Amino acid sequence: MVRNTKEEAELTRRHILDAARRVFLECGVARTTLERVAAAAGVTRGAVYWHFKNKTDLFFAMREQATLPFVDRVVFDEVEGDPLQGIERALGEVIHILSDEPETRETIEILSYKCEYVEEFSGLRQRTAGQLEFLASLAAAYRRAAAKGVLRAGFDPAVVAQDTFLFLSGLIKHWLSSEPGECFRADALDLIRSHVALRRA
Amino acid sequence: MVRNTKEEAELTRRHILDAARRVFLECGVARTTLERVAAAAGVTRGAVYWHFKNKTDLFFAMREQATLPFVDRVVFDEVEGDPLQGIERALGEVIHILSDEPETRETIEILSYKCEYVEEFSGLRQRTAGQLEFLASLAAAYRRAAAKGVLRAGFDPAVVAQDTFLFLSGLIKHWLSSEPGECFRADALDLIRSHVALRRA
DNA sequence: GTTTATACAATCACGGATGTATGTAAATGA
DNA sequence: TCATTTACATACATCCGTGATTGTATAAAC
Repeated sequence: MVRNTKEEAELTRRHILDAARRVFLECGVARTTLERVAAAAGVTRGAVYWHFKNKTDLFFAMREQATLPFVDRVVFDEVEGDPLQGIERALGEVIHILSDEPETRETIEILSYKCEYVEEFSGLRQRTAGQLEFLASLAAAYRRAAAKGVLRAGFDPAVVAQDTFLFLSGLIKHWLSSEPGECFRADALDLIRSHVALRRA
Repeated sequence: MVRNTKEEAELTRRHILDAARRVFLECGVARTTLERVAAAAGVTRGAVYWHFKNKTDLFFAMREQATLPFVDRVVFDEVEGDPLQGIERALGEVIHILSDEPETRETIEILSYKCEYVEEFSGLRQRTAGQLEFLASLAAAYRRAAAKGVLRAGFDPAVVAQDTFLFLSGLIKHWLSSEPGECFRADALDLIRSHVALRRA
């Protein structure tokens, strides 16, 4: 029964968040018990209830951490003055984030496959502000491409952006379901390249 | 305490399956209690346990019903000798199934948003035989399109098929999240049209 | 016309998870 | 230095869902 300092307390809070992510991923959110989270974090439920109100609170706290990499890594800057290449790079960056940021990857997997969107989680279904912003940036990039004449003629940039957005949704979903060594993962970047190439004039 | 005939028993079995779908959709699979399913079906848990081993068994029984419409409604027959129009029609048919077969729609929504893929449900994550067959048919149709010279040159039919498959995944997912009156639903067929048009030579 | 199996309803025993209340030792602040 | 708050651990009460058991009236089989 040693009382921890503030810094140590912040550490256990992070340990609990990490443990929650692992247990959520293994057991699913609904079946996850705070007892297991506590055990995985090397503490008791007392500590969990000290830092978080309940499982829902813990879940949303864990979720917050995951969106961060996207906002500063996924940008639509043009590459060599070509908006389409900028889009290709941004899409590829999303996949790279899934590859080399395991915490983000796990959290998104939890949100995709280990969580039921009912009651207090219903709100998560609607497109997040981040997603809407991504879609808007995508449409803007396609408009720039159209203005430069590199977008295939006769296609509405907004519609093409939607198509790309849905493609990316599906890509992420299936990428998360593929095994680390599976060919689908290696092919993902090829799929992105083809996807963008289809839109080029 | 009246004993039902075989036909009546089969009816209550269907009532239980219908009730399960409704309750799964409302509460999510994990939070659904067999007590609520029984109540929604107008029976007691005794009846549920008589017809089904447990909640998992009930879930898989409900799932079986949903895949049926796809196999006989979604076909890739060419329209006016044009494989690409056949693809467009097939994709549109998927959306139409979601519109006018509410039971199928609800089941897919449960599988997409109201179910955690852990333990006994893990297996559902991998692409089903039906999905693989769909993907194969799609690739075959694109190959026919390439052979006829209507597919845009320089693109691998298999890769294009994957792209379409992922697009459709995302489309279904977001269609399910949209409200009945929302514009996204009306736009879905336009998105499909554009998607296919992008692949045309 | 019995007998038997069926199609449930009602009851029970049990574990397991939650939230809260309480305990406690040490860090922190005055 | 001493009171107070902090950061947990421990203990407790409660409820809820499950699976199994038992009860039972009646179809169905012979």
